[in-house]
Amino acid sequence: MLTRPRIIFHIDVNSAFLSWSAVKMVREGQPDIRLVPSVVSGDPSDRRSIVTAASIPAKKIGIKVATPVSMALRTCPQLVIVRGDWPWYKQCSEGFIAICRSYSPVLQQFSIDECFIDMTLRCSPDDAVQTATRLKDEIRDRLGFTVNVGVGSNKLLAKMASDFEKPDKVHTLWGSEVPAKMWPLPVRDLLWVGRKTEERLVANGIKTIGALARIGMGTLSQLVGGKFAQQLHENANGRDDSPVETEVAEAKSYSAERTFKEDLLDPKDIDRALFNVACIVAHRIRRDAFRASSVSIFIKYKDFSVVQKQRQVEQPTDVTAVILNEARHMLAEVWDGVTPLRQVGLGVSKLTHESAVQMSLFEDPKMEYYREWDRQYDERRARAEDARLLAYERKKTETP
DNA sequence: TCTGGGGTCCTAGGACCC
DNA sequence: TCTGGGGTCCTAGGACCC
Repeated sequence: MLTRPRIIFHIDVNSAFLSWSAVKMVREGQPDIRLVPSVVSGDPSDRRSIVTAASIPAKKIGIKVATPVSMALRTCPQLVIVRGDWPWYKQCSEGFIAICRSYSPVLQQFSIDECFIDMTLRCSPDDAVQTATRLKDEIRDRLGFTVNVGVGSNKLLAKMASDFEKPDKVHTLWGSEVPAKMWPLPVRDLLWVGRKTEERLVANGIKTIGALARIGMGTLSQLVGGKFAQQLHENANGRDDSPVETEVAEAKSYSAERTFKEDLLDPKDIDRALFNVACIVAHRIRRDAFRASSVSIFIKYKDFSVVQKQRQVEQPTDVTAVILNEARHMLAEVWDGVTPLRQVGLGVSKLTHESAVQMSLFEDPKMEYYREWDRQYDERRARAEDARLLAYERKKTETP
């Protein structure tokens, strides 16, 4: 039986957070920050803040995502800095996903600002570019921000294509175009080739995606892990048969971490941070009706080295006190108490659904007290959340 | 006066069981 | 007491993504 060649679109919002903030500011009569060097970041007075999103003019002068704001300001003293506006970003994201979904219900949201849609049954290779252009223009005209659409015969090629020239562009990367459009690119441009893998490949003379595509599997397996080598080789040759996943995958882990303004040494401060992240993580698993069987902590030193410890708990739990207690013990085992810490984090994994968990007959009598504490905490948080949303609803004048 | 926060997946070694 | 092999679970660490 003949199968139709797949047609996949990857839609990527250009400088998402920055564009979204710009849309709002323009509506409020302010200048368009997309036209000048500008960034979205955390508190600029905090020396640890980094750039979350950068405008194209900012990128042109070397200010990239994840550079420290202090450094960006040295590069460009007139840099416009705006703070993130998460409720607004969420609305913008929902607006753009809804338009994409109207083109094909076979949609996979890849992140807040990216999605794949399977267009195989919705257009032909001949009119794919026309359809993609219509989608791109509709988002721009209705929502006020631009996207790139990558068109290809699989997700990998579509994603690579959307990364070509920006903004507000449609690019194709069909299998037949791989040698001309993808192979000359530096190997780092290939999905899944990060800093470390790039170093290793380039050190062995593999500088372009084309070189990676042509190298023998034996050699490649010696440079990177076997399974990873296989995937890199397939991808470098433009092959990828992963489907557009319409089901939202269930979370496998939750974590929260805090980086201190200054590296911390006082156990009381460290413990307060641990308490805070434990409250956040435990709240999230209760909100999503999970219980966790594994608790982990991680600490980061000032040289950025990370040490982590993980342990199973006897009963799957969503009780803050139980998680915190486990975390405290593990922290005491890994931290010497004298080396200053840059960051502490806490995570939970091995999640099961609440209903599936057997209640223990011999539960610690204190547990009822802990659960009550959690209930009150969750209520306070919910109230705070409602108040925030309400204030936001009052402030906002229109939706995208 | 360099570098946030939240995820996923893979690997390697050790423990333990049959 | 020493020997081999397979399977599974756990932990620690590392790489990547947005």
